[in-house]
Amino acid sequence: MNNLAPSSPSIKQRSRLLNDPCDRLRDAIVSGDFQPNERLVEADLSLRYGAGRTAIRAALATLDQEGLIVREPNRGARVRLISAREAFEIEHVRNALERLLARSAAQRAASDDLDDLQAILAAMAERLRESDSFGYMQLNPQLHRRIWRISDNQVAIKVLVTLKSQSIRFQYGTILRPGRPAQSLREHEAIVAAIAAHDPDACDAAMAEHLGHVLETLQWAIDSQDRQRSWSSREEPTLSAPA
Amino acid sequence: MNNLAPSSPSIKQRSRLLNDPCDRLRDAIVSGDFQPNERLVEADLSLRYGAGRTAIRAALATLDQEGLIVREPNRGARVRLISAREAFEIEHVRNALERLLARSAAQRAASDDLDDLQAILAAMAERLRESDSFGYMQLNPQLHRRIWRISDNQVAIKVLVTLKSQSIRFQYGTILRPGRPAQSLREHEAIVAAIAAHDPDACDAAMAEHLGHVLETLQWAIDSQDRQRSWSSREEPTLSAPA
DNA sequence: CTGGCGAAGATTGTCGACAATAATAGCGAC
DNA sequence: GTCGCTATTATTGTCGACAATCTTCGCCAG
Repeated sequence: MNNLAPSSPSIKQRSRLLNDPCDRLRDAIVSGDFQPNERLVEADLSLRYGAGRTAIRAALATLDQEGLIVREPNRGARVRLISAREAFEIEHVRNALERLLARSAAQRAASDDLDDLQAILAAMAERLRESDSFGYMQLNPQLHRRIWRISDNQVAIKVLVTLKSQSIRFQYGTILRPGRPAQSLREHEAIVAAIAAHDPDACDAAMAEHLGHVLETLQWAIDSQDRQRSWSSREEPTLSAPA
Repeated sequence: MNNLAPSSPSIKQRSRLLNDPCDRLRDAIVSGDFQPNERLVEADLSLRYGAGRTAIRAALATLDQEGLIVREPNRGARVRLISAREAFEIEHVRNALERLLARSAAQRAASDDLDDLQAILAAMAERLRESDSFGYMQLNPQLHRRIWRISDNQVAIKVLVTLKSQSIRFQYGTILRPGRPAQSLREHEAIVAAIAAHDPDACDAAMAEHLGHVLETLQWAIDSQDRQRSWSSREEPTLSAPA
């Protein structure tokens, strides 16, 4: 249940604190150490992480259930390539669940919670003033996770965490849209305001509006990348992570 | 990824489906062959299903990810006991996702889809006329699943299937409420009507109303069982399946 | 009689080896 | 030169055995 805590896996910090090959492999995949569709050979992973093949096998089973890899019988495991279409499906599910949690958060928020939310908002505004889009992007999930914590629906949170790790590859492109961070901040402020007012309906609406724009931005990012790719090669209608 | 498609045309799937200890164990758990909190000893399962301990271990890993069992390190696996609180959380998530899918279905439904839905509705009305509550209850998930198929959001469907298997234990009590089946049928008819009218907003609202009543009924069933249990024994505030 | 202490039993976690299967390379026929 | 077949190789799937750990039972002191 604690696997939703890490909030800054950006730097390649090989923390020896976590020896579980499952967590390490997961981090490696979501941070892009393995290319999409790359084969994951059990023996290699066993060597790489200094764990027995049994542990690697268990890790692969877990990651398969989480949707990060695909396993074909007798043909091994590959890191799963999320199609643009599936990214939209994921985003729609996220939309529905975040609205649910926003609603709950508006009903349950205490003053400590509101203080934290305001602090995160202030930090986001600061990053925006410094034109630090990357810093802003890192704060974004932090705010959402704080809202999740207020809502206190463990089931929904677990689903959201799993989905997030699957679609992380698409997260990078969405911040490049001109003017998006400023708009995003205003939307977040509206959400927090609705939580502070303990108004579930308004909070639901604010979150719906926010995520609707996220969906649009995702569409924009995918179109943008597709356009770029049409110069060099033509492949499946899927995306790879930006280098 | 095909493990949620009932129409998957895989050839050797049948022989595998019957032999795969993971599926068999899952069926055994959701159908109540194992009591909640009952220990699942690997050696026993290995004997029971004629599979090696390795396969059993893989199955346990999968079912742990699905939330049907809990595994404590060096202490083995137990079938997970879903608390009443968690049942509510699950139902809320289901609520959000079913509304999403209902919306999508209203936009995408073709005439074949509508025919199937009407056929299921007719069958439900028939069961109701015969006062066959159990038969009605069996048709219920069939209708919802058909709606899922129309919506065609594989990600949401997979989440819903997983959640369903977790909360199946609470399904039995909800049909015992007097007058509930008749009301349920009317709500289902409203949902299908909204789909037929290709009206996403109306469909969302109809589904929300339906699942709101399901939530109420779940509350009623839990209260009802709690009241019954206070006669005989005092235990944790959780529920077991009716014998 | 109760409560700690230690040994025996039961169960899980891990490793290595072998069998089963898919991918690949090599060879021969046309 | 290319196609098809076979042998080799690489990789996964499965099994048995052993070590690590937890649980239970029996024993003994107080």
